[in-house]
Amino acid sequence: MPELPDLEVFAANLEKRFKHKTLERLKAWVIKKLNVSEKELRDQLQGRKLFAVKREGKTLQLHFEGGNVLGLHLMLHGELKTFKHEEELKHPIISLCFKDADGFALTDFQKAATPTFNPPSSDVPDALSDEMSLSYLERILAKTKKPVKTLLMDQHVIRGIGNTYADEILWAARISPMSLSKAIPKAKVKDLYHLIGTLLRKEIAQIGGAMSDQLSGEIKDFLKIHGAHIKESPTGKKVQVTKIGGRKSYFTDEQELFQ
DNA sequence: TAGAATGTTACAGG
DNA sequence: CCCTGTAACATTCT
Repeated sequence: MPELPDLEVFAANLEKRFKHKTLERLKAWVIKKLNVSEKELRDQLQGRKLFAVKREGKTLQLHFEGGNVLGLHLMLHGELKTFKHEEELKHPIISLCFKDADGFALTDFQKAATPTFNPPSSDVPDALSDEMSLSYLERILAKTKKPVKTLLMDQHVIRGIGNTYADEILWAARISPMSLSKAIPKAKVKDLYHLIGTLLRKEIAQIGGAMSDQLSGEIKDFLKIHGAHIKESPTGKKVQVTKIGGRKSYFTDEQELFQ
C-alpha cells in the first residue's frame, strides 16, 4: 500500500524498533514467490543481528550482520504488522521474531507481497539517488511516446514513484499526466526533475513527523490533488479524473498538455 | 453493493 | 522484434 515516502519512514521506524536486535526465528508462510527455500533463509539469517533497514525503490531491505539482506516488496496491499503471537496474524507472508522485542510480519491478503533473499542490485536509478540526474531524465523522456505519468511510474526506468506521487509531482510541475513524454520542452523537464526530489523529500519529512514509530497506515494529509475526496487544487482549480494505464489519475487544467 | 484499491507482469495487438 | 496498452492477480473496504 505505501509509496516511497511512507516506505522511507517505515524503514526508519523499523530501525528504531529492531536495530541491533537478534533475529531469533523466521517463518515463511507463503513461499511461492520466495527466491530461496525457507530453510536457507533460516540458516542464513536466524541468530544474526539486524543492523540497518533501507528503502530501495519500492522495497525495504533488511541488512543483517554477516552481509545478508532480506528484501521486502509490499506490492499493492502488503502491510507490516507487529505481533506478540504469530498465530494471530492475518494473511502472513513472512514473520520475524527478535530477541527482547516484538516480532513483525509482512502480510498481504492478495499474497502478492514478496520477500527476496539478497536482492540483486539494480542499474535503474532510484528516484532519490544521485544517479537520477537531469540528463538521465531528459534522455528517457526523449525516448518514448508513453504518457509522462506512465514513464514516471515505470520501475524499469525510475524506481520508487507510484500512482499517488506521480500525480502530485506532475501537478507541482504543472505538466499534464497525459503529456507525450518526448514532447515536453527542456525547461519543463528541468522543473519536473527538481520537483521529483524536493516533493518526495518534503513528503518524507512531513509523514515522518506525523507517524512517530508506526510501521503501517497511510497518511494522505499532505496530498494536494490525488484522491477522490479532493475537489479543488490548492490554487482553487477543479480536480479532474481520468484513467491512465488503468489507474486513476487526478489533474487540473493548470497542467499544460504537451503532445 | 459493485467497484476501487498507492503494483507488477504476462500477454495481445500494432 | 520493439513498443504500448490491458487484464489478471485475491481480498477488503466503502
